[in-house]
Amino acid sequence: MSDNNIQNGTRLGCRFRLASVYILSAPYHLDKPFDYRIPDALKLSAGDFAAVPFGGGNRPETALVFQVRETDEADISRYKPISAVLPSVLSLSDEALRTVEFLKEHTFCTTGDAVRTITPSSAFSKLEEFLTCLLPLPDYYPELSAEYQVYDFISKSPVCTKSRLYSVFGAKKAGKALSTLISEKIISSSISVRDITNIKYALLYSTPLTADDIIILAKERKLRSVKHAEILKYLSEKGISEQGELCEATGATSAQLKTLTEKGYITCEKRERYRLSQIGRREPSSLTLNEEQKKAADTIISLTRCGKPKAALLHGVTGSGKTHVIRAVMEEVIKSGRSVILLVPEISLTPQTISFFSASFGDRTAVIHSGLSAGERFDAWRRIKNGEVDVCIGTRSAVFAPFQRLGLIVIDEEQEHTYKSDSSPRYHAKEAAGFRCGYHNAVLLLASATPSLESYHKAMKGAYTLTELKGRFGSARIPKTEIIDMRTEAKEGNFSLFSARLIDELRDTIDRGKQSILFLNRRGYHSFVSCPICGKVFMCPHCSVSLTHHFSRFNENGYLCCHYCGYRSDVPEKCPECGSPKVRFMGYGTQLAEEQLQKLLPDAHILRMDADTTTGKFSYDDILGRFRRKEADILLGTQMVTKGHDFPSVTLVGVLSADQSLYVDDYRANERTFSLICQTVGRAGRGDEEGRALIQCYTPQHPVLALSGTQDYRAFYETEIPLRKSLVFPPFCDIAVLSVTAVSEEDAINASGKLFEQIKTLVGTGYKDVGLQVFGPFEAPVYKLNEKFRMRLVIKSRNGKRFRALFREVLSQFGAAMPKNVTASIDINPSTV
DNA sequence: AGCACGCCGACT
DNA sequence: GTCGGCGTGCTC
Repeated sequence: MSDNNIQNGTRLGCRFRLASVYILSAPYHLDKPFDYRIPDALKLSAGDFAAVPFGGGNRPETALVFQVRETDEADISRYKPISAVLPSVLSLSDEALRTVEFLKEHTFCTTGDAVRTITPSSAFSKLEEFLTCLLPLPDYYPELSAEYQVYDFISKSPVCTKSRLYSVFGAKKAGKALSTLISEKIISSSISVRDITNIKYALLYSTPLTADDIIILAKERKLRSVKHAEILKYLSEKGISEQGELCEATGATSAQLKTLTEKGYITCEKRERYRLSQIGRREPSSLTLNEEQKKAADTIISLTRCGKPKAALLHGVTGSGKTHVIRAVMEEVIKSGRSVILLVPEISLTPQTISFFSASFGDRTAVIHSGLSAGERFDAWRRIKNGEVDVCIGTRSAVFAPFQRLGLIVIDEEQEHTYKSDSSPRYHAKEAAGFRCGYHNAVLLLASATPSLESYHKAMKGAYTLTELKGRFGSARIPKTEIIDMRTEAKEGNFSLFSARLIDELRDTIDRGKQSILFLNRRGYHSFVSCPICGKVFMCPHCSVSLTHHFSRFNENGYLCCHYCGYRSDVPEKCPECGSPKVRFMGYGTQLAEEQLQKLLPDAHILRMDADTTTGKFSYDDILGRFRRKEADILLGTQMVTKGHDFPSVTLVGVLSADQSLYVDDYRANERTFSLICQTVGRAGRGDEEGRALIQCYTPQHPVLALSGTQDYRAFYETEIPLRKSLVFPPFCDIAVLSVTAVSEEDAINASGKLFEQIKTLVGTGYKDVGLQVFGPFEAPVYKLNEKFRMRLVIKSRNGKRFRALFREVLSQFGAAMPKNVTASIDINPSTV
């Protein structure tokens, strides 16, 4: 009877434990806490994952437990019980739980999204529901009824999962019969967790026998086969041997090993094994820092010792040896017993950086990148969590490496946009790193030759400690730079992508047995429009970014559009500046360049490197390797050719069309161009011979081109920052892009209009204190994608607590009010527009 | 998002 | 009469 009392909730004063959980698969508006009763037998605490029955159908769901508490509420039946606890390897630490909160707060993502980002999420495979018969089937179910068939099937299967049953009988038929049988307590269902960890074990064999023992055994004819004797002999000499090695060395089969184990002649030990990707061998580190480097390293090291969260910006010109400073700081932090995360923009683009660091820190290094299999990723994560690693090198998501004692997070080439995620959760690794450093009282070290304006601005204001390396390492010097006006070439009848001057220099470089790198920034599908004669580029009158050409159903020339304020105009018939009757759509790629170049220099060996030629797993290394071995004279490619390579025999670099990245639909165009050209120019003259750089463009008067040629970052910063300030762009505001996606064009337009009204209403009522500017709604740069229409609003504001509260409100109102096929998402300071 | 409950047309 | 269509509404 007491059972019934509990079920009816009438027994008073009964204390029981409750768990507040988030369902990992819940959509945004369902992403709130749900309370479950914890069965007495279960051990459960905050940070664990659990299987719970959810919804009317009680379908099993994985949930994150974020709070456990006791209660003596009367009505216990209000709560469903937790079904099972997932393996504790996955459990989140206190810090990880806070990181989940941080991501939710800053990126408007769900708990599930955040959890999947900071854990090796492949380990969360599906839960299974097992069915068992409790009672015999009552005879009021006729023989051919669905209930009879379902019962029959379950009773005859040794184990029966719900999905198996559904696949045999169909979900509808089986579902209905099953729920009847379950409600009558004839069948019971239990949720169970499959072994999701997939931990691999190494089998280590050894033998207590000595060589003499084996001879005696053989004489006593206790050993049936020669093989057995061989295995024992091998083991007694070797001591311990892993199964794979043992089999290979002796030709043993697992059956033979089993027999020997059963007889007690050998013993087998099971040890956790990690799936490792290649790790460099530790090399004796013999490096001496020069004066400037030592000073920089000392400054940063002193920050790591102060016991408070700190941030530093290491600004060093290309070739100044930033990596050596970074390594010196890392070594100090590791010596003090704390761990280091080193973020790089893209593993494949920085093979030299990776091998430099993994060689320095040996097998206590983990490398995390997108090429890892799910198992390798999981193992790397566990090695870090188990404290078997001091250094984790990786791309964006490695910022969440589960170190217990973190001392330093380094972000190399911190201005790179790959640190910003462009799918949910849309976090920036820099912000996540800042959060973690705050938790651990660790140091955030940003390194770059061309820091982002935001970071340098913070350094100028004193929020970051600024350390600078002004000289090139060793004997190398900054290359001599020349800007070439392609309009002059056009006037002289040269319409190719290559100026006569560049071709001459290339030929000369080949003749001297040296190499060249050519960089062409072909970016995306957006193209801008310019006048071929005077070089005028059509800009947005309000935002000072170039207008993007869009195709249109209604106008064969299409139209021009600004991605920040929505300004639109027709494509002009003739140039408003010089009256030239032609305008041209800019944008050509590396393929065309390669063809033209081969015609101009028929004898040159050209290697092309871009997204198309580096599809294979090793093709990137392959191309670089061939270039390094001097199998080619010229390396021609996109941004890939500009990243951190060190080719001593490269003496010439050419930027084919510097304008192409200068006039893009992005307020960061100047910054990106400056950075790209600096990096490209920095590839030349890394050996003994002085380097040369040629920058081709149509608008040589643009100040950014001259500044990047001399690598004068400070001067660039001083000219760019007033521009940002006057037009109100970051770092003087934050830009939020709200996107609405719908299958029907009408829905998208209506919904974006409603969204605009919603924001206006909220700002007029409860959020009067949030200052913001809303642009739109207008069509997204790619209006139709995957059969869905996309509208957007652009908001300029300050990304503060109240701002985020406002948009959380907007999103949940929207989610409740809108039809299901319309979705809204928000991206703060997106990396691309 | 799923999934159940619920109220109207074309089939055994 | 019933199977099943997908419209609303809830999920501890």
